[in-house]
Amino acid sequence: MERDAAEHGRAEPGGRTPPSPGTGRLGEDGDPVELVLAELRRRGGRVTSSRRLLLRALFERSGHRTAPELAEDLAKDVQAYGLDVHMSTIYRFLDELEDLGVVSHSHLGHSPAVYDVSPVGHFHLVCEVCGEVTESPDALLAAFARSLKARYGFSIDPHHFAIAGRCQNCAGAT
Amino acid sequence: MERDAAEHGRAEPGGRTPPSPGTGRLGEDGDPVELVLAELRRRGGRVTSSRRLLLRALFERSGHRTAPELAEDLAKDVQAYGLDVHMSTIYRFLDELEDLGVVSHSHLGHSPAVYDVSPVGHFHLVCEVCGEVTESPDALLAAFARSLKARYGFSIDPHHFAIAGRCQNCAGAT
DNA sequence: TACCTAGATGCAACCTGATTGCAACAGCGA
DNA sequence: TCGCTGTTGCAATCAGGTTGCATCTAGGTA
Repeated sequence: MERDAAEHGRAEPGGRTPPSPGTGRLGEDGDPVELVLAELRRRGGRVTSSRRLLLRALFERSGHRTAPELAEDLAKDVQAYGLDVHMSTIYRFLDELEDLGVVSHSHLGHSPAVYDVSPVGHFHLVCEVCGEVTESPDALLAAFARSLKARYGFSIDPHHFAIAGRCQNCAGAT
Repeated sequence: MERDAAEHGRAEPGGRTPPSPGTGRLGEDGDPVELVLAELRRRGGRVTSSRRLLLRALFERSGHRTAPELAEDLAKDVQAYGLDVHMSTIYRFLDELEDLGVVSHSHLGHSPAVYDVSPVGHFHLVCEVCGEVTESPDALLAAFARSLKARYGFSIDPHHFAIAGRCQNCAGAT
């Protein structure tokens, strides 16, 4: 692979301090982005501006996004700072963040996996028709989970896979 | 696309009556394969030996199989009769069978969609660790379904997507 | 039985999501 | 400032699945 190193320069050549996202000026004590970065660093990882931007995008915009959507989303932010974050980088970083427990992915139907800041305490209902995603508290699931546990010893993990069906609108329309 | 028509000859050149599967000799009154074929014919479809073999494989071997697995499975049967069924043919036929309501596919976790003769009255529990699939009667789900319906107007379809979690062994091993 | 036509098929190309190997680059501790 | 090593971009690759098209054939009709 003879890639020309010449056009390799994507990340900040000299001074790596983009307008705002890199400086941590959001860095109030509890800024989750900085906390995660600190944890990463503690584990011997590096803090790069791509990573900071990725994290910020994850924390600041809520919602479930597929990796490609995330990539597109980020591309906007990121290009505003003259960066470009490659798909493989995103997958690799998301992977790492999952290890850290910061984000998790779930499968909402036929579409590719979606990533979100770790959703605890709720699971997803996804409409097979319109794709609408509803979040529902785990409590609603408790009895069902218990009966599966009792009968089969099966412990359900409602977060990783969504419950499919039809939302009110689409069920009505049928 | 200039494909040479010369090497096109895959299907039974002259006599297309393979040793046994094509003849419908299993054709007791209620043979589901023949019933489905009849329904296909009634709808203006054609009955080919590939289709007969595909159907027979679906009905005779139970279990959930992905399309590639199904293809591989069939390849054995089918090649025994000097046929060769192409992947795209399988997908197209399975699609048609789903329209007919004869088979349905479901998503058991990360693996590709699996196809099976329409499973009514039960849904699937799939272990994220070992991949084991457990079938559970719909009745177990009724209360949970009702509460989702009441709260969100959401009608769950437990057949299309499996419930993920950990089976007894794997949950214990953790 | 021959003919005709619409439906089925094989094939190759293509798409999308995801992963991997590798060399260049850059964060960060010394 | 330097060097080690983790991170990145890129291209190649893979797998599941779909599509367009020319060709073939089931099965109805004359």
